[in-house]
Amino acid sequence: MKLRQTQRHTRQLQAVWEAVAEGAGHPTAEEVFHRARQRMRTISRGTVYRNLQKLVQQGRVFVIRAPDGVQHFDASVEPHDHFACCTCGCLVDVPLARELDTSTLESWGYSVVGRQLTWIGICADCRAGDRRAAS
Amino acid sequence: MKLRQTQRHTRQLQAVWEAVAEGAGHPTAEEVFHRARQRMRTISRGTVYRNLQKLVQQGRVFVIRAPDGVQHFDASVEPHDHFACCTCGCLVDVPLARELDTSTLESWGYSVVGRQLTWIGICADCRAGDRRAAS
DNA sequence: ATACCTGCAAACGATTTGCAAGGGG
DNA sequence: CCCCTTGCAAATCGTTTGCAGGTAT
Repeated sequence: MKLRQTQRHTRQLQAVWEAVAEGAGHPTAEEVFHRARQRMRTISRGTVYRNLQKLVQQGRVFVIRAPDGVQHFDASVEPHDHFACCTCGCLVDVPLARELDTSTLESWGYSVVGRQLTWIGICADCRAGDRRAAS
Repeated sequence: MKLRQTQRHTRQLQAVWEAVAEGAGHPTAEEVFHRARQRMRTISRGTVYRNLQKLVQQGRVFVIRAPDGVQHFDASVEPHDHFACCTCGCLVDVPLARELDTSTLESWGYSVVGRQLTWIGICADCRAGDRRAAS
């Protein structure tokens, strides 16, 4: 019953890590796959998914669920919240809302490990450009 | 360009609504399907999904995404946050965290429609009963 | 009557997994 | 060398959708 086996450092893992970390934004697995392919054109989708999982387990990458249920990956280190635009679907970092109170939860016997706060609304670009929302 | 067509009140819609509203908890579509089947054994999965969508659009039901990406349906009226146990996967209502500040977002030109806050941790039951987490 | 709805089953998109070959440590 | 890791493709899983017949209004 070994608790964790040694992590091998493969070229694929490196490519996936770089793909997540590059640029801003929060790529989906599919986007990570395409970015990683630019670095290594033989890497497969399955390997990207497997390595993303590893990075998440190691805490090197965070996962956020967009409102549509798709995973987005986030290499930011600093804790922060997110804003999801319900018009264009973009997902952006926003500063962490003020520290939230967990004492009620703890008094119930719950142990809080983290939280996920996503604001929902319309982003500045959509408000500026799109007036054709409800047609 | 009609904005909304007349909503028909079918036996199926009624069954789905009752299935979501009954009991506590936040049923998944699959659970709603099973509950609805007890009321009407011919109702189909597709119809359940379609009617859940309608209830959500009407604002009679809310959707929450569990951390695993699966939709859960919530007939509560009062706004509240959620707690997802990463051990047993349960999803429970918790009181709304104190009002959060949206002024920064608004100063960026974002229009905030809502938010979704999910605490992640270990629920009281799991803490009490399970010591076999990391084995 | 006429749209909207339903049941069924096939289609879908995201993610996972089994397998045999490949490659880090 | 051993066994973790890969590429490939098929399998899952939740959810959506096309179609032909059914049913509220």
